[in-house]
Amino acid sequence: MKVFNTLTRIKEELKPLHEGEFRIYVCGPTVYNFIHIGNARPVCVFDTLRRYLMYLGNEVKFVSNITDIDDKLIKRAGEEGVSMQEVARKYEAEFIKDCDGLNVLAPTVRPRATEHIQQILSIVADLIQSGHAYVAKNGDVYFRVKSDKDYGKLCHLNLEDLESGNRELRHQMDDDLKEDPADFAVWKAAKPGEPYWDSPYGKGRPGWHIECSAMARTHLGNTIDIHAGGEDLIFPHHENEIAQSECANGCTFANYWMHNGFLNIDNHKMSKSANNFFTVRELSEVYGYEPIRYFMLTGHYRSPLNYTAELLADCKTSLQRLYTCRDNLDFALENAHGANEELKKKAVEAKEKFCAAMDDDLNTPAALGALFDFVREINTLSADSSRETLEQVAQVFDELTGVLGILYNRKKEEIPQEILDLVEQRTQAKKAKDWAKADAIRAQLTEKGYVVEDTPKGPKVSLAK
RNA sequence: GGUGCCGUAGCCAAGCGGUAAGGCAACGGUCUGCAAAACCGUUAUGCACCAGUUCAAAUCUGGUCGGCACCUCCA
Repeated sequence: MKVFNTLTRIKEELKPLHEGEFRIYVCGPTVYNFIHIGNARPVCVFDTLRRYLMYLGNEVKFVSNITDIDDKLIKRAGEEGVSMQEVARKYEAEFIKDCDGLNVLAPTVRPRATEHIQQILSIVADLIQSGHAYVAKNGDVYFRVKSDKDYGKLCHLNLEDLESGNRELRHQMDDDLKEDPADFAVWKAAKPGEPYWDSPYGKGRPGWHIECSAMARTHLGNTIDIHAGGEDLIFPHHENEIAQSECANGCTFANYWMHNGFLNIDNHKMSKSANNFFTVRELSEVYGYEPIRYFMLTGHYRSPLNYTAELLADCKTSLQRLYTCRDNLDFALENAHGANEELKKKAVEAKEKFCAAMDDDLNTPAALGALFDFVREINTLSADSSRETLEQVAQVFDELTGVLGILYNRKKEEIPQEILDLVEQRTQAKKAKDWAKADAIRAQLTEKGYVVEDTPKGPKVSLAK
């Protein structure tokens, strides 16, 4: 599998540090509110990456953090009149609920920043000792950016460019806490009323970037395979993580950096600060969760994706085609007595095309194309295929949709006898050419939430979608 | 100002040197008592525009126009 590495800006063959095992760290949300669908993009995309790597036979250690200490959390706690921790726990639970709805596999570890203070302080101490960080007069601790000759290697900007583009910030630097305007806090001295932890530098709390460095190191070791997140994290978040981690650990922090493009609304970045966002929760209540996940897969993960309600509705229809195909497969299986084995070949082709797409930097739109080609073959050939063929085809179909994490809402409930009786009555009415009665029974079934469809092999009953 | 990305049918979106996948929508047809689902067919001689390279370009080069992002909290 090849993957575009932000660090080198080329697609590279993805090779783990340890054969057959991937260690992945994906930056999780700051839990101060419900997540919006922009936040859901990396969650869905990198869950799909995880699923594919597992499908390929790898073990995947997947760590995704919860940022539960941050300025926005403190602000929100003030607004809601509760503690920061209460806010954080509340929205963490809501976030997990959304993840479950989106069929996102639970991370191997879901660490919280506030539960890694000691590890954070340990890195801070290392950095100070090696001269990469210094304590300011107010108790802040800053990373000395000029001490890291590699600084800027991820965002591909040099310090001068970063600073020259940043005139406003320079003017704001009216205090003399920092040696250099580009230096960033790894530890912040507590202001009155803020949550704090004791440290050798006084009461304070961790800077944002250091949390991820500490949690990645704690749960995945000094060098990880893949570090991922939204492209807006490239600078400063990930650049700073690299600086801290590599200066503290003396080795490469992450071999591959993957970043997803933005989810836009009216072609502009969706963000809480711009107040132009939809929460996953509110959309799930209208369309369900699954079309949201599917929507994330309709575009390449590195391209911008523009959200509209129409698109989400279209996604729901597309999913319907997939569900219908899968149901038809089951129906064909129940009535299998054909001998055609051509579909076996089609299943192999579908799998190959699907994997070729996924191997090429997680090209999910192309993978979906392969899936839908397969759907057409199934719909055309399943009726007279052999049982063995259909079983293999169903397995491949489930594997591929499973990799994408879709089609997880199949209802396999038994059809109640009462319904089956009605269907039988309709069949009799049809035999007697009593169309009025047959249609009345069909209407009755619809009312009860079931759909009858007539096929050459008899009536097919299913739950209405 | 610096650094990147993008512009493919009504909508979404692959393709990234060899003659335009797929989904949604629309229209016609087959099947059906009628439906539904499905299947078949139609819908871009053309991929923002202009030059150039090449036997061959949506794909490479240069330019023009338009859009977006990062350099500040952000997935």
